[in-house]
Amino acid sequence: MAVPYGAVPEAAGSPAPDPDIAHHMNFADLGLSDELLQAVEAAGYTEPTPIQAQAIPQVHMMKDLIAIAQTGTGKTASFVLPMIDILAAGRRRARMPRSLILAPTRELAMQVAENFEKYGVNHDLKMALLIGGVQMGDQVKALDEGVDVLIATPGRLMDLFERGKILLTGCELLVIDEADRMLDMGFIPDIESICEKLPTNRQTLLFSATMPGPIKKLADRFLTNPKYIEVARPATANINIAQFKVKVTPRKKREALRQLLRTDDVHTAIVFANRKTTVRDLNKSLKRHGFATGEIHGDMDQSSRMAELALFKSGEINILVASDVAARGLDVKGVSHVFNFDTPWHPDDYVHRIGRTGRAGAKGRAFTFVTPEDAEAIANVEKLTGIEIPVFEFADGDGKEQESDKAPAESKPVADKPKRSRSRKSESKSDDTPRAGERAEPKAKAEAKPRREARKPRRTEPAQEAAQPGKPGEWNGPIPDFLNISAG
DNA sequence: AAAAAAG
Repeated sequence: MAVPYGAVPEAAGSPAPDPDIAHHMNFADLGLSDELLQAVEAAGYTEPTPIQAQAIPQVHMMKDLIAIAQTGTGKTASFVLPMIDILAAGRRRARMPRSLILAPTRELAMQVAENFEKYGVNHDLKMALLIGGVQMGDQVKALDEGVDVLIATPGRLMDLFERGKILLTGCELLVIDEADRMLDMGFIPDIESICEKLPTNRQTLLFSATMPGPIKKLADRFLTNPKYIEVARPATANINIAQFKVKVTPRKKREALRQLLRTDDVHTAIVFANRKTTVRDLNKSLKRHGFATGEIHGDMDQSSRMAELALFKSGEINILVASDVAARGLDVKGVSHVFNFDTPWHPDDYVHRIGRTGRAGAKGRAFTFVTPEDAEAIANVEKLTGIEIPVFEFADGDGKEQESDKAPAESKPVADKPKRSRSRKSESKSDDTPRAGERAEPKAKAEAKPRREARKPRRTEPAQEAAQPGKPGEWNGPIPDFLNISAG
């Protein structure tokens, strides 16, 4: 039986909501208005996820709520939907927003805003998206005209407040999204100060993937008699994600990545690196090698971040090289692969990163490059997830990458390749410089879009069978033959 | 060890 999206195979120790209840429920059973139901249907949804089934009625009843849920569980709709109905029953006033949603990153705030637009099409509601990195003018204008909902990152909200552009005294509904991430990012003092500016007579919803002490304290202080619901477990419990470790030396990482990108039927991939500089360099490198890539990290200006994300979502590029700004919550449909170019330092980040794939019931693969220095970090990941990740070894040594790099044949005549005459110096950092034939290709568009051709890499079938990891994830696809089974 | 968020 298929596990319902967002449900938990074994919800150890939690008050285990009967999955059948959520499973057979319909959005119409949740007390949403007809206009809202139409919008939900138009968006293509029929059945609420477990978090939606549990949270929506509570929010409707104006209860405070603590929800333990990962992104990708339908969490956003679980507060956006009932909020729309609540807000529909009132009138907006200039500079006095009626509700506020706080999110830790600009991208997450934008995603919430997109949800509001999608589900609010049949309502006359105004929103303002208050995030940094963009001009204040439009935001101030929207505030002056009056908004029903404010969607904000803490920094810009505080900034505008201090400039006297916002009154929060009319804000009777507050949502704190990704509270644990807010904690990680040092936003708790800001959150506290914002909470104090809101009327005490209000409804507060707090969403968090985990409940560390400071978040508990925050909830005790600012929520009143909250309902507590808990649904999803970490993304590792997602049986749709097949996980692999790839043992590789630092200087072979890029080559290993390129080979995987070419041969593992990669449709859409996010490649995570630990440092912004690595993200930049890796993106440039992949572009030079003809891949359709983009990058996203916090040193980019906001318009570039948005542009890259738009390219990725539209499919113009199918590989996004990212820092951990994209690790959490980012919801892009159809990401087939996550590559951890660097093993993340914190095991939590691993869980969030790989959770970008295997979404909405789709199958996904997560490859994590592990160098000898990463031994401790990956051990922590396995300790946290309780899963021993199958390990493979990148068959390096010869560096003859072109052998597994044939498509498209005409654009890369092997015979035309000059002897590699570059100095060892240019080679020394990593085996990254493209062959002369590759470099000559302008943009190498043909190769850059392997998925357009639904490229099926040739695979040597029977020999692969032994390499099938039986777990986790019940994934039975063959693994690329340049990876060797490693003893560990 | 990094990254994120106000500028």
